[in-house]
Amino acid sequence: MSVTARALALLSAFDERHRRLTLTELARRAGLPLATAHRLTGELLSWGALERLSPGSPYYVIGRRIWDLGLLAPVQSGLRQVASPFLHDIYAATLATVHLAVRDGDEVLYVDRLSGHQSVPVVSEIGSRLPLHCTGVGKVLLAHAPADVQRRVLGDLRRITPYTITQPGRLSAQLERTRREGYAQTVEEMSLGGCSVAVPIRRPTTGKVEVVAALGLVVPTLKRDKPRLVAALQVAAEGISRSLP
Amino acid sequence: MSVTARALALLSAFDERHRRLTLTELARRAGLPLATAHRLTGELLSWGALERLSPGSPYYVIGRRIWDLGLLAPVQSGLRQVASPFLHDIYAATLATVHLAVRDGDEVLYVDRLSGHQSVPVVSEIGSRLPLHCTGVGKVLLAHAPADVQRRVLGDLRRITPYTITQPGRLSAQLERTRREGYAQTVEEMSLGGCSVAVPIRRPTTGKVEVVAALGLVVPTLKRDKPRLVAALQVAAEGISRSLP
DNA sequence: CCCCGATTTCCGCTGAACGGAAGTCTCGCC
DNA sequence: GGCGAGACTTCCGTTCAGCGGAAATCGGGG
Repeated sequence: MSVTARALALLSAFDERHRRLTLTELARRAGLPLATAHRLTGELLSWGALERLSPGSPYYVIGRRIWDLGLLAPVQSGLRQVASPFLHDIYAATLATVHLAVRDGDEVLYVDRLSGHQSVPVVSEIGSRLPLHCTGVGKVLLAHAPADVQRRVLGDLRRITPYTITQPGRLSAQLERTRREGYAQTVEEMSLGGCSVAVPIRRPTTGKVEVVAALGLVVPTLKRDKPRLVAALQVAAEGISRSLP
Repeated sequence: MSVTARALALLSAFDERHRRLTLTELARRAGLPLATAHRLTGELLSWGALERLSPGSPYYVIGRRIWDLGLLAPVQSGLRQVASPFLHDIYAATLATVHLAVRDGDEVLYVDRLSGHQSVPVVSEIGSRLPLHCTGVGKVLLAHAPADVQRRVLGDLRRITPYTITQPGRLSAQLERTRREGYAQTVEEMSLGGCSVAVPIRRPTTGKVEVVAALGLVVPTLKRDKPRLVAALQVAAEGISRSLP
């Protein structure tokens, strides 16, 4: 194992459930001897990749320097920045939870999320990953994913709620419909009491148009005004597409 | 220079003006021999700290893994997440550009920013740093900063616009007023055509109350409804304070 | 005061990282 | 299509930076 790999192993020890770690935990989770972890931690600390939770605290946390760097990642700097004003406009118009997501392998990666106090509580956080088959944005991304991704995902439809679609044939038909009609929807397939609609964001590259992201929103029920919501999303998606770098 | 430091030097080569770099640029900016840079980028690549802009492209960019990690930083995961719904509520009520910022050394670090299409264009981006003496949130943070920070900043008041305050005495008086009245304002001191108000976000820690962040908004003019804007900010700041972890 | 677990420092051995140099790829230009 | 310049990748012998066991230090609870 190379030095860099060790340093990266230390950083990997942090996750959503472990945002603060002591030296000992850090060493154990990274699989490194204490003395080694201590030395490496020192270097990361002096560079700002790690910080102490507060001065003198025994807890290490991810540092601002890493946060800074992360903001330069293309997933964030291009798409998210362009989309941001559109998301806010949608939010102001609907007060629903608004999601911006991309596909990362066989999962949905949430790139941005807006929600105020009136919104339905949802599980997604910025940076979290969820299955492709049971969320609005997931279905949109899946419908436009390469064949091998679709094959893998259709072959492993985990049930999340009683309404999650677990029959490949049924989901497959929905994906077809999503492509035809230009939007996807879910009804309590990810969490009870939450319904969603979502539309694709396309980027006209040379030669072909590809779907680079999905834009969706979560509401308590779709009964009332699905057409209005879909229309709002499509206007925004269109605007985002035109502003993409 | 240690190995870790070299790897980190490579990552530091990226900044807002250089979001994509070729191997050669990367090596030059990090001050490393080409062969060394090549080996290290290989490791960073395989771990996901770096990615190629698109498969086969000669450009390196910051990877998703770093973005993921950055989201675990306390600046983001604690403060920002709690504040987010409040910011959206303010935005929905005012349609102004809303800022959430902390002090990072002798600068303001913008942690979150909302702006829609109706908002005044502003220079700040999420993750960007600006001087403490000429922005609304900056003045709030400066007013509650340790004496040595105040001394350094008051000793180096760079002029940004014709309205920037560059006399230490005048700024000092404003800081005093900010502490007394509970809010700060600027009038075209950072950019022409932009005025701002801002309030502190306090955290009641054991023993003393400390100012951990500032909440502000930017509007074309303060004439009309400053009291209303300040009130809206104060309600939100109060709410955020109470929800802080 | 003493104990125990966590953290920090020390230091001699060693193998992983270093980087010059040589080989390969990829353009653009003639 | 051949040639040259620049960018990228691979190789490999040397060496020194990192390794980690062990010992010292810290700190809080009994």
